[in-house]
Amino acid sequence: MEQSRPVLQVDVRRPQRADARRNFDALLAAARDAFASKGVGASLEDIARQAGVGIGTLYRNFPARQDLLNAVYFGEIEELCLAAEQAADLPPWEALTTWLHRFVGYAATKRAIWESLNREADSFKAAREAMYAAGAPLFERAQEAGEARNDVSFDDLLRMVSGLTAAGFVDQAQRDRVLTIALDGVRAR
Amino acid sequence: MEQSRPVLQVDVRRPQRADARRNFDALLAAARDAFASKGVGASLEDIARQAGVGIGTLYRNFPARQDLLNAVYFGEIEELCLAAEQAADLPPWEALTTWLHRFVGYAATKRAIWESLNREADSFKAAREAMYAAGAPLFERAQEAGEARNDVSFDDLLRMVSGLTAAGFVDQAQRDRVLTIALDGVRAR
DNA sequence: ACTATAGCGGAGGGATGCCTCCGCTATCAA
DNA sequence: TTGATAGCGGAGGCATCCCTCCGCTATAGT
Repeated sequence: MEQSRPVLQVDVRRPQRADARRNFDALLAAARDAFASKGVGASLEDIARQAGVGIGTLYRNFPARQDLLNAVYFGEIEELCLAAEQAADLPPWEALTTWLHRFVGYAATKRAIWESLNREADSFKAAREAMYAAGAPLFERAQEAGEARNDVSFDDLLRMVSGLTAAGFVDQAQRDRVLTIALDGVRAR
Repeated sequence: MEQSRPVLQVDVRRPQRADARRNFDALLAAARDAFASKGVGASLEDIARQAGVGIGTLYRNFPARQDLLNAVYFGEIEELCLAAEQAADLPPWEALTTWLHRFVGYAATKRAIWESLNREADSFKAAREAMYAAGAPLFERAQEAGEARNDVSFDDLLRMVSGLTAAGFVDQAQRDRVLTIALDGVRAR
């Protein structure tokens, strides 16, 4: 009824044979870059070329564009959920902000993917839930410690940070500075 | 040497003849919608069709895609600069936030255009400067009145708001709520 | 080493978009 | 009203992308 092992399961199976696995990974890496730099509309043929494989190989692994998009996207989410677990050791407010900064860092160049996924798909819902399950405890802990406002929802917070993620900044330093400012608005006074 | 009359001048001339002017305006309106809903990659042929004119007419008025993009974009900026003047009558903090909310409102659906303009073009620089010239005084006034933090730059602020502009929100209410939270981080304490 | 076969790659057909070109039409000054 | 002409529109050539299909090749178990 319910998958339990990995946080997400979007069965895009990694092939068995060594050469196939190599190609699969190369495609994923190339797609990650291409989507980040050229948006969701990036040419699949370019991606295959970049990965050093034929277009046929791309289609064998990812029959539809969306499958490739999903694979990249869910991979990112997976890593982020992991980061939340690791942050849990820190004190409440620090744990929250650490994770959020990481959220921005990872997603900064990946904004394009979000766009296409704003449409409601069921697998997308699962990802969102995993995301929330990972981050919400950090936020609630900060609230309980009296460090975060109680009249702000985790959904508000995540969307705010998503926005900052998408914005164009001069450099990483400005991005972090601005995130910190915005987070000050969330801090209890 | 220096244009002085309108805030911006990106000489995309509006045609003289009545029918031509009608078409020009229809194209601009159709482009505004198309770019907003489908991104900068929207099909020019669709835009022409939507405007009820031939593709040839589109190209006569806007020889390159970028020309159309510019026309739409600079139109928006123009309106925003106007809004800043109107907000100047309000008390400092209110004037600033009023304008910023308007900024979000106008730009909310237009995020796609920003993307393509993040590349450095000289005319883009002019737009950015106009934008800053319009909004910065509101911010400085709020700072002088002790209502806004002094360790935040107007550039930081605008980029923060731009980000929130781009984020996907459930509804306008959430967007405003989140903007208010983020602005709390800018408020002097 | 051998061989069954999983996996490969890229040619090519179909679709779509970009942009040019030119014969036709609506506008407006006289 | 009429004529000069600014402006129209869409056919069509070119480029690009998507995706399928199938003969070839590398892998891995024996």
